[in-house]
Amino acid sequence: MDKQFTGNFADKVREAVRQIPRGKTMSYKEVAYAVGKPLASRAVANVMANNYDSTVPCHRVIRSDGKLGGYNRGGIIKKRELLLAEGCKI
DNA sequence: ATAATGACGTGAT
DNA sequence: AATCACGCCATTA
Repeated sequence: MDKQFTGNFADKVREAVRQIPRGKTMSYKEVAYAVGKPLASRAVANVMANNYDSTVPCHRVIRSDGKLGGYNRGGIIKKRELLLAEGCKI
């Protein structure tokens, strides 16, 4: 395994994202707030970008502006499809 | 310790 | 509405 994000922060982020119920979405800012760092939206995004864990529905994390942001598992297109398939309004 | 990076956010233009 | 500039944060080199 490649080195994952070393740090407590990343773990918390992954854990929080893992709790996002199906059909729901959370903005990076919301996740950051959930882990206790409402201003760390940037860092959250970094964690997502380096996170390849299938148990973490990183596709449910989108921007606050309503944009999708990015996806490292097939591109934003795949991400949009997944969200739509879950019934998320984007 | 300093600089650079990036799936961000908000306010200004 | 779209774009630009600045701020914020954790991690890496």
